[in-house]
Amino acid sequence: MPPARHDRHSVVTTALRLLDEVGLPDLSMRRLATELDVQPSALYWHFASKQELLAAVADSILRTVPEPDARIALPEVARSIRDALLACRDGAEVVLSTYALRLGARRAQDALLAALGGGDQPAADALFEFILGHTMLLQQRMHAQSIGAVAPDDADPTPDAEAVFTAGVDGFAELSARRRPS
Amino acid sequence: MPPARHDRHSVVTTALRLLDEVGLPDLSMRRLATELDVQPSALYWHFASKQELLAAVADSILRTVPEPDARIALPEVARSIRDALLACRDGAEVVLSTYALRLGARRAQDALLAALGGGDQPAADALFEFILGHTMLLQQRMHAQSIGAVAPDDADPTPDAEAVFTAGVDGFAELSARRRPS
DNA sequence: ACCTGAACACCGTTCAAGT
DNA sequence: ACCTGAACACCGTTCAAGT
Repeated sequence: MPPARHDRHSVVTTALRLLDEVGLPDLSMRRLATELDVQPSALYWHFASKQELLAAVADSILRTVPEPDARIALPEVARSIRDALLACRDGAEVVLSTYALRLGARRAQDALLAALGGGDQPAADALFEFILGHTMLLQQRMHAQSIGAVAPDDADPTPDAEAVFTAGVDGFAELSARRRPS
Repeated sequence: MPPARHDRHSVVTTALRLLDEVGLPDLSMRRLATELDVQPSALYWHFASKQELLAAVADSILRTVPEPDARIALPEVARSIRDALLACRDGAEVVLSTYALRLGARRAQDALLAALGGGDQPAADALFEFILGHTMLLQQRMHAQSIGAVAPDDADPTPDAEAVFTAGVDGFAELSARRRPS
């Protein structure tokens, strides 16, 4: 039997599925290679490093956020980014840790900028940073709870998270309204 | 010569210094043990896992944020948290990734809550999440730039970061003012 | 063009045993 | 109370060689 044949796209697709199954700490190049019926070294034909592979995975995670469109309301755009991150285990951490080589993150930021009216780049960036921080912390708590290693005074984090997210998005909507009075 | 003797405090102090020198990806239990003139297994007398050690380091990173005090203005508290994170290489990532076992993070959140007037827990949490996301992204870009692996259309990230941080803090100050009209 | 096979220099963690 | 020594089951990455 000849060895399996892959391209960047098939590797990323499998990596994304494996990430969702096992989480970021267990997503190793060796385990991914096994999943692809290939030797670990074969992955380095498609990607120069694990970091580069994870950046492509991050891009894929954000693929569902809409194109920049000023007609979409700010909270809706913010929610679509959060939901894209939540759709994959450790999604926020992957995007945060590969942000320096931004691919899909750029489009997410542009979508926020458009929803803010187009002029306030610092506000768009700050809102994106809030969404990432919020979602990473939420996924962190979700995982801690799933393995039972949770601080004793904490209840289920998911319900309160909605109030916190709304508070954050409202803060930026307020800011935007004051800076650009209609 | 008898083996070196340590306690939790001395281990954390050395870990914090080593983190600042080499960064989170190179902060291994083995390297830390070498720095302490001890075998790697000795660290497991003081900490049950690397995760638990990093949580103690995170606590130490946030040790400089002031006690909760309603007389301190919100931007000042926000800035003291950001500066505490920036004072150590990869500080934001360490705090974010060990947040589930929150130690020092709790006090930072309480300081924000007090500065907001005491009543708006969701707003305090959201602001803390913004500060963490913002600072992790900033440190990410700082590191990418230091090794020259930066997106070609990006200039030095540090100056703009101040505008983005101010935009974020202003957003929450606005929110707080509207919710609790004086 | 894409993969194998073997190697290099590492990891976190456990556990019996030492002092 | 705190550490050693040895082991277990892993890592990411490189590179000559295969097809």
